[in-house]
Amino acid sequence: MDNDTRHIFFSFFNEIGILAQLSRAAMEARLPKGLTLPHFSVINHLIRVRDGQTPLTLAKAFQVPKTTMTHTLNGLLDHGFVEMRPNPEDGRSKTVWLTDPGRRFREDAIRSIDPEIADLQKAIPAERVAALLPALAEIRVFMDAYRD
Amino acid sequence: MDNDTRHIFFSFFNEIGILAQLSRAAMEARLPKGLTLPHFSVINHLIRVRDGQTPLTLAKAFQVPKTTMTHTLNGLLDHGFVEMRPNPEDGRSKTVWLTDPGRRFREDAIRSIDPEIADLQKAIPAERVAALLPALAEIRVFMDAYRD
DNA sequence: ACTATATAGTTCGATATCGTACCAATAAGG
DNA sequence: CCTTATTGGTACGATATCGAACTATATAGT
Repeated sequence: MDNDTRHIFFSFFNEIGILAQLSRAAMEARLPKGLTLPHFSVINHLIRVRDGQTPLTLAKAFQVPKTTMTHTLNGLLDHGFVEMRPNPEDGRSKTVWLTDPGRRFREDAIRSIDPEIADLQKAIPAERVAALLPALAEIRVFMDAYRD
Repeated sequence: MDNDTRHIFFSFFNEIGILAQLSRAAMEARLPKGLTLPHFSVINHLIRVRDGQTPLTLAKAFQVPKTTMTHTLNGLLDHGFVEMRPNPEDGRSKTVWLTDPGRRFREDAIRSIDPEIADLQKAIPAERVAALLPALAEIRVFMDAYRD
């Protein structure tokens, strides 16, 4: 393979990795101690998509092993941000539901991160970020499918 | 803040996070057991930029805490992929140098990941990925500077 | 129905990551 | 010089992540 071509892809994934670290650090600096980006992301996902999903569905949505999702959900349970109910359609499974404190946690987190997003938006307009999304999603879909 | 605007940025960072996980998993599946993406990335960086850099310089380049870089470098030392020499310009500091096994490790890793990159390139041409780099770098630079 | 296989979730152990505290060497200010 | 503050690196403890093995339930094939 061409050195330049390889370097483009390596640079891309390097930027991705650094951005992931930076965004995670930025988010967690604004969250109450003991809560991490995955905690927020799961709550946010339950709001945006809908609650009542199974742990495995959530693990797939975030591309993490199911053991990791178990751990994240346990943290949310400890804080009372979600509750588990049996899955009426499958006795092995559970469903995850938001609680009122969980919704408040999301609202507080969003309120405290909003100013930073506003600052970022001044430097990089939302339209420019939106323009990146299709390509990123395309790469993500390809890589996800490629794993098998 | 506008819900749609916020959602654009959240979606962006969500894609970033998932891509980081997928790329890391893909890379580590091809590396010898016990070696991680940061191990490879540091070696690759020492080749691309140049060796003889200090641990702190490397930590800043990858945006990780210096304790994390210490840990990563210890792993590379254990494998004999790098060696440390005192920094002649600063008695507190060290410099990191590649060894021949370290260079071989990089070559082997690249050889084994190249086919996957080639497949990815069929789906997403290198030019399209290259087109994303400036915006990603811009966002990364902004977020890096913003931390203070 | 019965056995074999697959799937959802947890437990457990290994390790990567990171913050705090610490040590040693440098730099800065008198 | 001498004190104080800063900086490069490490040690240590806490926790996030993840693979392997396990349990319980569901599905498939006969």
